[in-house]
Amino acid sequence: MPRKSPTISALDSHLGYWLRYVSNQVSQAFARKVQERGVTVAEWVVLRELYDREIVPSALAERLGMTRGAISKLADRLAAKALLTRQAGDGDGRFQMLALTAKGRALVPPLAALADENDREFFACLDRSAREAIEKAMREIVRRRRLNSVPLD
Amino acid sequence: MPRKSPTISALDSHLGYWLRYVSNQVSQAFARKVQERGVTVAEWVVLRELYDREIVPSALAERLGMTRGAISKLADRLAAKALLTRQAGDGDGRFQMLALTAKGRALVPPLAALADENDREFFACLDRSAREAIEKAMREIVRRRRLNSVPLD
DNA sequence: TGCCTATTGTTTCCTTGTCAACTACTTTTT
DNA sequence: AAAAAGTAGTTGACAAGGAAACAATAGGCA
Repeated sequence: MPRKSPTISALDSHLGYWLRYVSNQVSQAFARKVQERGVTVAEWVVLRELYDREIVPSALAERLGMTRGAISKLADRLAAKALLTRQAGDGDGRFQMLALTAKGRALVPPLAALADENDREFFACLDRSAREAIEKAMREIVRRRRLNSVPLD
Repeated sequence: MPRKSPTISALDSHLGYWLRYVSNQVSQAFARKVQERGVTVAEWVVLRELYDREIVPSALAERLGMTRGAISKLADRLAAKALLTRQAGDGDGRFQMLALTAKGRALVPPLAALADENDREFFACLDRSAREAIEKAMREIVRRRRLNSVPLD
């Protein structure tokens, strides 16, 4: 006769659960929006990152919290779409530099507009102070995470 | 000579970006924790959901924001680990009832403790009011989402 | 009753990520 | 200088989810 114990915490008592659920919804909705432009969410992130500055794959992996393998394949796909180029060697032959093509660069502004729209669609129901509080909290978590993870290396 | 335009919004100006980033970190950390108990994050969610009440796959898919196909395969994996059973037919032969085995049920309390620990690890740096504000915001977004999606069906 | 439609769960194909092994190159050590 | 160790990027095996087609069952309606 199974009986619910009050000591077992509920799924929705964890912020991690809420973040995962909402984040999935937001990302899926955004994925549908950018799909007609021929890119995925991960690809948009890379394009936007490369819009401001060229960057080396491993640094990009670090920034985005992905593995080098994932970045390598992402770069493959973006290169196959002619949105990005790999320029090898700036002295050290191991490194390569990722840079947008003109086509990739031209794609960023409309994608940014879609990102704005998607964010508005989901978060406009919150007032400004709530949105700022969430962003501040997320930044704080990332900051703490960095502090805790560096010594472990 | 590419020049940054001020009209292109930054990645980190979108709450969706922060949620996705932090959510991935939280989930990956939790995945490592539950890995030694032989389950994944998605499997934990199903186990916890079934701890309180038996449920039909399609209802579970709806609750968790996943497809029926994904739930079907998840149930396969959990059944292969003898953590869950499928009992067919309660009158309507199309439905099946998912229920935990004793082994599955026994797994929930320690997993819940790991979930608590993981949540604390990430969110303890926020004060109570900030955590409550985030949860409230997430609930509000989900509520709005439900309202907006129902009429479209 | 018999056909048509809707729904449930399953399956197949595709995508995309991690992990770990591998190659190539650089730096350090001896 | 030669060997060892470390680092960057790639690749292959595997895991897991979405989309869409499918089979089985139920219900509506002539």
